[in-house]
Amino acid sequence: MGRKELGAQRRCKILQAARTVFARLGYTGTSVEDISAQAGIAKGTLYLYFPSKEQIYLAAIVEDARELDGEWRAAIAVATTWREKLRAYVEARLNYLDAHQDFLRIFLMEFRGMYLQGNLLQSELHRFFQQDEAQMAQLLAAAVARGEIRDVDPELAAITVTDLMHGLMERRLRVWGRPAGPADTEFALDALYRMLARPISAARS
Amino acid sequence: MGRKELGAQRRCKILQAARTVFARLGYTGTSVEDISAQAGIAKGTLYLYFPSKEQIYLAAIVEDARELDGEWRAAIAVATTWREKLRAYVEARLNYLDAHQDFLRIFLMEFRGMYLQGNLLQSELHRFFQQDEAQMAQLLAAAVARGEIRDVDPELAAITVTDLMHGLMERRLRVWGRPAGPADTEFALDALYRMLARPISAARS
Amino acid sequence: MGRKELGAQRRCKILQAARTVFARLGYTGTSVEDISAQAGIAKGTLYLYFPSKEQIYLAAIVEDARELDGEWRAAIAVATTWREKLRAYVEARLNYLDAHQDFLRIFLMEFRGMYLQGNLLQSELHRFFQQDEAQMAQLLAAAVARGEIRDVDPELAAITVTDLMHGLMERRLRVWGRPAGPADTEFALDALYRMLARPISAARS
Amino acid sequence: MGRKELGAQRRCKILQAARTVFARLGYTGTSVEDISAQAGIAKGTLYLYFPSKEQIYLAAIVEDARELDGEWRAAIAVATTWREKLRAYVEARLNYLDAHQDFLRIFLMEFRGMYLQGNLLQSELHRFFQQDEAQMAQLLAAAVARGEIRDVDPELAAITVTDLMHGLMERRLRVWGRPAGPADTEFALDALYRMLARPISAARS
DNA sequence: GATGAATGAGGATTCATTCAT
DNA sequence: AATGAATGAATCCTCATTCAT
Repeated sequence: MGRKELGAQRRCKILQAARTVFARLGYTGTSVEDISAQAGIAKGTLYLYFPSKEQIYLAAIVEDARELDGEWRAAIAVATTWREKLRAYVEARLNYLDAHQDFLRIFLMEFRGMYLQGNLLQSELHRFFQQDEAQMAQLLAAAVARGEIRDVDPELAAITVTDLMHGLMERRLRVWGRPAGPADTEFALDALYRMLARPISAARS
Repeated sequence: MGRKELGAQRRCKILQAARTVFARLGYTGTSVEDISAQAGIAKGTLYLYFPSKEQIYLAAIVEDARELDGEWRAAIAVATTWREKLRAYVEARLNYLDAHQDFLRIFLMEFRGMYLQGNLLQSELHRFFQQDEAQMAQLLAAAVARGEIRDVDPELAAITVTDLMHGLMERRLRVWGRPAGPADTEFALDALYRMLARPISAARS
Repeated sequence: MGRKELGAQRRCKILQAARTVFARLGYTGTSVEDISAQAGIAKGTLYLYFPSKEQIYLAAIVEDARELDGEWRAAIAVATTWREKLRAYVEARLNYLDAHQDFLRIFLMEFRGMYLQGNLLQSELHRFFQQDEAQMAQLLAAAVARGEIRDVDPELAAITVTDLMHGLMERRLRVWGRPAGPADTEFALDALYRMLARPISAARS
Repeated sequence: MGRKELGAQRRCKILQAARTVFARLGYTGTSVEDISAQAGIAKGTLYLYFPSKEQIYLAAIVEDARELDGEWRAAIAVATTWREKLRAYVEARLNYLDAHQDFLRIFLMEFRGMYLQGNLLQSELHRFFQQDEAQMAQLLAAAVARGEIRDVDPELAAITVTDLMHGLMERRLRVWGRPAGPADTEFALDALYRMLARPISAARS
């Protein structure tokens, strides 16, 4: 194993540790020492791999986000009908959530907030979000074009899908209140189906 | 004007200043000095009205949340049909948002996140959230009972309404990306109508 | 009752309150507000009677010290033999201690310390201490002159008396450890008697 | 020189600096920055070695107290008669005082005061004090047993020794007033001898 | 490369004192 | 005279970052 791979491995270990503690303590509540302790390396070593705490945070988010991105595209690809595709999308995300609670906890907990502010997360993640919604919009546009769903604005519809998805994930992660169960998922999917389905009258006309 | 009123006024000024800077800089990014400067009073004076930075934050959120709570109940009361009620709800919130950007920015930016974590925001705001969703659920349950909308689980439906509402607000506040316009609102309302409407076939029978 | 007397009364109330809280919390541990609360007057009013917290402290000590001074002189005057005078001195102090625990607690707790430092307590209390020891020295010098006690340096002997007295008081006030009881007093007096008594051989000669 | 030794050295330097400034300014009068400046290190560095200002203070006292403890035991061991032992005790303390003025200034200035209050100085130093007096009591008990001194209560006698010792040290350190000289020491020792000596009449009988 | 001791700017909070009412 | 709200300097402590080993 070469130098580079060792470095990459170390880098990965850091990010994983970062996700764990950021998820538990939040960005501000986490100290660089927490991360290094969790990763089992010295504090100074972190700075050989990342220039700052903020960049660790960013990387921890972005690299997992990229992976999530790939996952659901693959899941959707095998689905055939639009309903199946939607279900695949939702289920892929929820599966991902179960496997990457830390990442999504950070994402939902803090990151969207920073998104509102405008300080960090300059370009990369923003582009990722846009692509994400764009993909969904494209999928819906195709369904519209094929007459499978009613004639909605694909962008707005994609946003609606995203909103419900976020709510679903949020409730599954939150500490207080009733957590989201399977019924929630089915309800959300059903809501989306009804929202997108061609009206029966239209079908008849 | 009595002493008490002066104190209340001062207290209010502090909270308003707090909302402004918390909205701009976030909880951790805001120093107590920032708040006092924005309020135009001395740092120590803050501590005559609030015991800690955290309590200022909490009060800034909770007191506005209570007001918001009242507003939409009033707005809904005058509406007659369920569609009007839903529209009233959404519009009340968006109007409130326009008038209280700071509050909602804080709320969406950080507060939901903390909600996920479980540290602060002990009981009060949690109760408020529950009541909020419970009210919407009740409204929907009534509509179901009257046969105005299809036979949905009122709780789950209320959650869906909330999710779309949050998305709407979030997009209107965010710095990057296309902000939500009137079309977004109409789309969300339409989506809710379709989701809740009694199926035509049922109407026919 | 004239203005002046009212003022004097108020002043006295403040000092009494000051002694109470200073004794309990120490100089630094006591806030001006504690004193005003204990005295039942407003914080600002204190500053009409004393220019600073330090001056309150000083006055609280000095005025009680002056009283103590008078007490033991009176007690000694009635005693006839040197042994009785010594006993009268010790007992006067211990009685005073029982009645003015607060004052002596402050005195033993902190004041001697400051004495070592040299910051506050500029002239007045120092003069008082000197007079105190000087009186005792004079008493002993007279006894020496009358041949009642052996030929000691009155100043040094007075110091010894003072040292034992302080130890006695300290142990009676302290929180931990065995508190001083009557046996301690008797032991100290006996020690002083032996220390000062004319040697038997000298008596014989 | 290993890491550990370097750390110990640094720790020692901090404590020495702490003693210097605490002795000059008292506990409350000393800021953490004062200590760090005196030690020639950064403020934050202190907190690598001690968790709080209070703990620095405690350590500065306790570690010197332990050393003092050892010194006088050694000094007493070589003395043979009880008079020599007493003299050794007193002289060891005074020698220590000359070499560790700072420590004893703190000790006499503030620490006894806190002892009266009961806040800090939890167990360790208290135990040290008790042992100290217990040792002296044991020494005196042995002398009583051997018939070298009169039949005194060893505990009370030990207390008397301690009281005179404290007075001696206090006067040597104090800023105002005549400082204690050699005559004071001799006087105190003589007083103790007389107090403890077997009465001549008793010897004769 | 790896380490972790050292740094010092920054932050929340307290409190003696002032002053308008 | 009396009040107590307002002030802001001062304090303890944290922690992201650097750098000598």
